Amino acid sequence: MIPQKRSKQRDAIINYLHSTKSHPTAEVVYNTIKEDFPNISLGTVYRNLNQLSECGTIQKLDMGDGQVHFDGEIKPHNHFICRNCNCVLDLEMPAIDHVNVLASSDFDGEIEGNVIYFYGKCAHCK
Amino acid sequence: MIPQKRSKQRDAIINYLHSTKSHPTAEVVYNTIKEDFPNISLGTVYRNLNQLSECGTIQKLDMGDGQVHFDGEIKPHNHFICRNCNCVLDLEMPAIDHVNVLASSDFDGEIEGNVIYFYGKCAHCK
DNA sequence: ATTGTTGCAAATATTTTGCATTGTG
DNA sequence: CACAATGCAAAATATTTGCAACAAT
Repeated sequence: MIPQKRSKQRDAIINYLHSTKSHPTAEVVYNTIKEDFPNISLGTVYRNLNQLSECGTIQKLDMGDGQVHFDGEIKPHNHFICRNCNCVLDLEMPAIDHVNVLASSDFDGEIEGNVIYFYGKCAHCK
Repeated sequence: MIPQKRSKQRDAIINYLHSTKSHPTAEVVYNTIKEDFPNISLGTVYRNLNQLSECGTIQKLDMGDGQVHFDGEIKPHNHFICRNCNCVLDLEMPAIDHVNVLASSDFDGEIEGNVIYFYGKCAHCK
């Protein structure tokens, strides 16, 4: 389902996600956009976030905290999750594709890509 | 929160998870255990699954499908998710720790470990 | 006897959806 | 005008929790 008509609400969501390095949940996106569009509804936020991640404008992130996070950065990159404060950070690093070969060695299927989550303590919690 | 007294229900959950290579959701665990313990409740299943993953007896897996999956295999290993049929498979492969070094190169925090999800097509869907 | 564990039901939390209305092309 | 997008509220999902009864040590 690709967006066919623009809307102020969707534009605001895209702008917000492209302007932050945080990885907000739908709830956080909702509260932020509400500052400019007091009448926006949570349903609209969810609909847009899903739509945008389907067409690759944003990225859906599943970290183990029960809520889905969204990332406006589409360049491939990996994520770090702090075990202490649960913050999520982007890791600037080259794509790690050679591990696909390692993984393929004893596997019958076809590996096309990977997503890596790194865990540890962020600079603040170290 | 570490289990201090045994219970038949918890034992059954552990046995089931150790006997399968699938990665069942809480709901699936519930339905399976119910064959032997018709009175077991979903709350008990959730309580035990959370408890067991906290003390490392089992592993919690977050794949992007809205439900948490559980894995009785505690040996470190990575997972493959089929983009076509959404099945989840264990990958027998050596631990990939050197990527932690790559990731650390431009990062101020401390990286302790990683979880990798591989995507592609399983042997069946290829 | 103590206290962890259970079953049940109600409560939370998160996300999706139906529908009448509004807005964009 | 046609139809995508919205706001609202209700529904669907997934998970947690309070509590009295039960079971393990």
